Amino acid sequence: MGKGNPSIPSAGEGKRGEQGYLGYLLRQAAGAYRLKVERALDEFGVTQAQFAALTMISAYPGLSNADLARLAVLTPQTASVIVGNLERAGSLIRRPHAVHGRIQHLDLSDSGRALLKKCRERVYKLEGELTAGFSAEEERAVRRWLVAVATADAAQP
Amino acid sequence: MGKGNPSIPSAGEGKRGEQGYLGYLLRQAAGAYRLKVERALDEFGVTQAQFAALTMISAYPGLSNADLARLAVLTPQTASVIVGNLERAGSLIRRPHAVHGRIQHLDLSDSGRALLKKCRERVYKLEGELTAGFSAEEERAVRRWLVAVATADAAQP
DNA sequence: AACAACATATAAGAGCTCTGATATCATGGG
DNA sequence: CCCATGATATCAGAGCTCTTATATGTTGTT
Repeated sequence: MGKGNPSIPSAGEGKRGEQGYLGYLLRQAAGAYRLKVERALDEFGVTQAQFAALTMISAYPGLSNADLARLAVLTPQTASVIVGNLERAGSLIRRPHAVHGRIQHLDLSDSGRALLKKCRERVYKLEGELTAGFSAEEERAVRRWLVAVATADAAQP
Repeated sequence: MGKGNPSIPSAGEGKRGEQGYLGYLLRQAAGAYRLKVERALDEFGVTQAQFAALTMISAYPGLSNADLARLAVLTPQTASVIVGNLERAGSLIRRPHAVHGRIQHLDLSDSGRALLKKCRERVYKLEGELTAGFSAEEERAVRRWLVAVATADAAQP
């Protein structure tokens, strides 16, 4: 069963193309774009998840780990791992809550802000390529669909 | 910065909604759907990646680990991990290639076929919910977009 | 026959993500 | 006042995914 076997389609062909399962296409697209982002950010050693976290902390300075998890649709444990790696890299700072003894505020460090700025330039280029060849109306449909999938209640019967 | 802070939007609101970055929305949607699938398959202990692998092996019996990686847009190493876990669970069988001394054919075991059948019923339900509230034309646009993102050359300048 | 080029498999190491469990802290009802 | 409830943080374990590196097998060229 080598690469020349005509019964195995390539990505975008046959069942793996526009006639395939939406869930499968979604999985493939997200994986491909994630890889593309991480290749673009490889020079800085920043992952897609880290870029998302940096963006969130930049937009909402002083949030907690639990806040970040809610924003990024992650579990607090996952967020904690990402925050730990970013802290180890010196990109963010943990500050204890003034009153609450458990909460820790998160803020970008100066180097974290500079890093985010550099990453943004590259990711924005990719973001722009994401809509090439699609009308405004089609893009609207895509956006509405993605939001609908992301907000569908997972605990539904 | 508790949950009541009005400056932090929920998923689907503000910048996290239809006006947000497409890459971010894609990441969110794929994560949410992956979780939904794995919750539906939790009873069987099957992950989304394993379901995809089982489906591929069922559709193209006798493929190799490298074939599977190409089909699923994964590295051979990643595919090898998934295959290893499925083999350990007894869902698939490795057969040595008749001629080529290195290649191993993959096939579902009887229990693997039965498992896939049960998983399919549940996942197909979710797949059906994925298009609720969207016209055929909109769905076409979404499919075309997902395929375009998945097949965009990652090595592009 | 020997070597180069390519394909396949696999191991190691890192990061992401989940579930489950544990500990700490805050708040409200008895 | 004390405790139940809920929020926060964190540890441990598992699976997925990548990169890098290594070993083995096949094929075509010289």
